Amino acid sequence: MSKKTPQAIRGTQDIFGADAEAFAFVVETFERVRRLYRFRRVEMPVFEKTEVFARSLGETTDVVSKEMYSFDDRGGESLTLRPEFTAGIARAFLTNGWQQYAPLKVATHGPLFRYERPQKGRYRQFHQIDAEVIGAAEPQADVELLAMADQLLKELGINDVTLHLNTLGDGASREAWRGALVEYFRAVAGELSEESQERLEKNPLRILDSKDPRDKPFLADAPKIDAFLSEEASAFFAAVTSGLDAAGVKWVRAESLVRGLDYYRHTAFEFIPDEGSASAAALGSQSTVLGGGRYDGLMESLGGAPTPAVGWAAGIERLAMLVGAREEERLEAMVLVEDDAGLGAAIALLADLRNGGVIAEIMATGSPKKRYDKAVKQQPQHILRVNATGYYGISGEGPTDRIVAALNKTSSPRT
RNA sequence: GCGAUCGUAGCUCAGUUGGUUAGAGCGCCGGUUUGUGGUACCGGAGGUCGGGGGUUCGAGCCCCCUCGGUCGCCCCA
Repeated sequence: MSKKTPQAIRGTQDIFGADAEAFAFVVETFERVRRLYRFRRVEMPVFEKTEVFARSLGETTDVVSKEMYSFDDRGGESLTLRPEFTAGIARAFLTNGWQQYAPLKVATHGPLFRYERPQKGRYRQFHQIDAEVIGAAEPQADVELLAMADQLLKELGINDVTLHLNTLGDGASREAWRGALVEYFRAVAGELSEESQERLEKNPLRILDSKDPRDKPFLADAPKIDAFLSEEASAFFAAVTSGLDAAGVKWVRAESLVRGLDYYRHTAFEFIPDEGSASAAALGSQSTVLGGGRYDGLMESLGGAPTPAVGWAAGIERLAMLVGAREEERLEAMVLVEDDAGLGAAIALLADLRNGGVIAEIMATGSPKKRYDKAVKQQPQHILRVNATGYYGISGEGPTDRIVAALNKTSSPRT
C-alpha cells in the first residue's frame, strides 16, 4: 500500500456489499421484533464519564481494567468510549428521571469499543443490539426478554443455537456461593492453572468454565449454586423456567454459566451454538451470540435507588455471520443512454422511474459501444434504451407493469 | 497480554536450491469483431513484492525489528 494512505485502525471494519446487507438484515429484524414486544427505542451517547463503566462493571473486570478506550478530554475529564450498553442506559435512567416510566422496556443498537486482540467475531469496534427492562422485579420480565431473544433468532433463521440458563441467586446467595468456591479451590490452588489461580482472587466464578485440563478434574465436585440459593431465589428461578416452558422457549440448565461483569444477579443466560452445528463452525472460538441477565444491583452502584432490571445484548457481527451473506436488491430498470444527445431525456426518465418506486440506474459513461455490455453486467430486469430522440424501447424478462406504471405517472409522456 | 501463521497488481494467486527488464486469471481502460440479455480476439494502464534494517557480488525468496490480517489462549457479544 502507498505510504501516504493511513491504514484503518486495528480491529475496525469497513463492511460492504453482501456483508453489509447481512448486518442491515439483523438490525431491521431486531427493530421489527422489538416493536412486537413494545420495547421503546432509545439512542445513547457513545461516550460517558469513565466512572459510569468503572463503577458498574467492577474495577477488577477485564473490561474495565484493560479493555476500555479511556481518555481525558480538553477539560481534563476522564471519558470512555462505551464498552457496553447497560451501564449507560442505567445512568440515563437515573439522570433523566425515567423512573416515572418504570417498568421501562427499551431497545437500542450501535457501536461499542473494547481494546482486545482482534479475532474472528471479535473486533475493537463492534456492534450490538440491546434490550433492557428496568424497574421490573418479577420473573415475568426475564421470560419476556428471553422470549423476544428467542423469536429474534428464529426470525433471523438461526435455529441451531440454544439458550443456556443459570441463576446466580440474589446478592446473599451469590456471596455465599462465591465464598464456598474460594474455599474449595484454594485447597487445591497449587494444582490449578496459573490463570485460575489468578481468577481465584479476582473472579472465582470464572474458574467454573475454564477449559484448562489442569482445572477440569476439580470442576465437577465444586460447590453448586443450587445449594446456596435462598428460598426466594429458587422460587424466582423456578418461575423463570416455567415461564419459558409456557412461552415455548427451549433452554438447558448450565450450572457453570457465569457472567463476567459484577452487576449480575439471579438469571444469567447465553445463547450458544449447538455443538458441531453450522453456527458453531461459523463463529470460530467465540461461542456466545447473545447474552445477558438480571442486574438488580447496578443502580445502587451508580448512586440510585435499588432498582431491579434485566437485559441482554447480542453482537451484530456474530449474528450476521450466522445469517450469512445476503444479496443486494436486484436492479429493476437500467436506463441505457446509447447516444449522449439523449442524456436529458434519460435523466428525466430515470427520475420518473425512481419517483414511481422502481429501483433504477443509468448507464451513460464510457465507450458508447461498451455501454450495453456494462449495463447487462449489472443484471437489470429490464433495459430501457434511450437514443438521440429519447426513450424508444424496453427489453428484458418478466412483467413490465411496475415500470409502465411509474412512467405513466409523469405528466409529459415520452416514447 | 501470550502463542501460531500469513502479508507479491483493485481481487484471487503463481514465482523453482537467492541470479537479468516480477507473472497469470478476473476486474478496469482502449480498439477490432459481434449486433441486443453476460460474444471473441488484440492492446493498455496498474506492483519501490506491507514498512524499516541486515547478510550477500546479487534478496520477493535468508536473518532481525515493526505494522497489519487470520487462527487459538484469555475475555466477551
